[in-house]
Amino acid sequence: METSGAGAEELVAGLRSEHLRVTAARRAICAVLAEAHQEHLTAVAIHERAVARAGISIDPSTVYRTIEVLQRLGLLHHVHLGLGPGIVHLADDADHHHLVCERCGRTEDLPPGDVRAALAELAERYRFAPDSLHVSVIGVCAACAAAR
Amino acid sequence: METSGAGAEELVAGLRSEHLRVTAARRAICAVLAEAHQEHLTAVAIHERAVARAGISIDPSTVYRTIEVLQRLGLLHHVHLGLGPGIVHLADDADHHHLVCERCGRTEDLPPGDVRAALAELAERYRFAPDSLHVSVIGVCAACAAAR
DNA sequence: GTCAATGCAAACTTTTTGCAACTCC
DNA sequence: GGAGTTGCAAAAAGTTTGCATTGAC
Repeated sequence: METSGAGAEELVAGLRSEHLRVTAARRAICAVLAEAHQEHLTAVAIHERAVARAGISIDPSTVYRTIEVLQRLGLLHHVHLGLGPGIVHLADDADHHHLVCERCGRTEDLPPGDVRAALAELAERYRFAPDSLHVSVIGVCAACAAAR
Repeated sequence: METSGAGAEELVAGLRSEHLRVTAARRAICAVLAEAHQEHLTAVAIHERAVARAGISIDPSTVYRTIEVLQRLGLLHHVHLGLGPGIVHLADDADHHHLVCERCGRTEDLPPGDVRAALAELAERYRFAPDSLHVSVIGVCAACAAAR
């Protein structure tokens, strides 16, 4: 049922390739990320699922540290959409965009495609009023890319 | 030197039109917002400037409450770009987009225009690598619009 | 055995809330 | 005068950090 996108194995392999250690906590976190790769998981959600799944206790700080490591390896992204906690998803997710409600925080995925056309049709197609087209593109700036 | 966009008077008028009260704190906050309408101000920055400007003491919670009111009136937007504190800007800012660095949080404005073309050229023009085109469009969803 | 990773606890930042006092209309 | 606002204090939510211990390789 879990299909496209990186599997947990690829995330683990990423860790190994950097001579980082593969612990039970990291394995559980990678599994959760791999299964949920189209979802918008918060660190708290990852924590809950990882604990439930692995049947071991994992500290929240471990989740944050693992997210940080995986982000540094370029395997996932950690961004904030609208208000509320930051969310995480795998780097190799299909490109997609989000509609984020400023009021309730609800998010909806936009299929990839012609961004401009999608924006032009937003109001009608999704009955979503983009009060101002405030679009954030998350990536890595030149300075940070150079500092690697 | 401050030109386009809503002036403080328009924000104040917005409050009045809803029979909300215009207090010294709100006047100061509106003035700060009007002056800085192209900047990405955090609530803390607004607080500091408003206090400095008005020479009165304003509680941070008042700033948050005022931001909330102005957002409810549709006069400004409050979003989170990347990590860190949320930022605020006036609703009638010229449409613009942001490049947000996932690592350092630095943001750069993209001029309005053809979003699609801009995305395609990002890497070269801004030496910015959009690892995944993670675009968030902030607006109001149908459910919230109906619930007004 | 070594060094990375973890757990725990504490701190921190940003934001929200309860409530009595205040003040704008 | 009365409803909307404020300040203050406390709490909540999300995240980060220090440090001794544990565990992967």
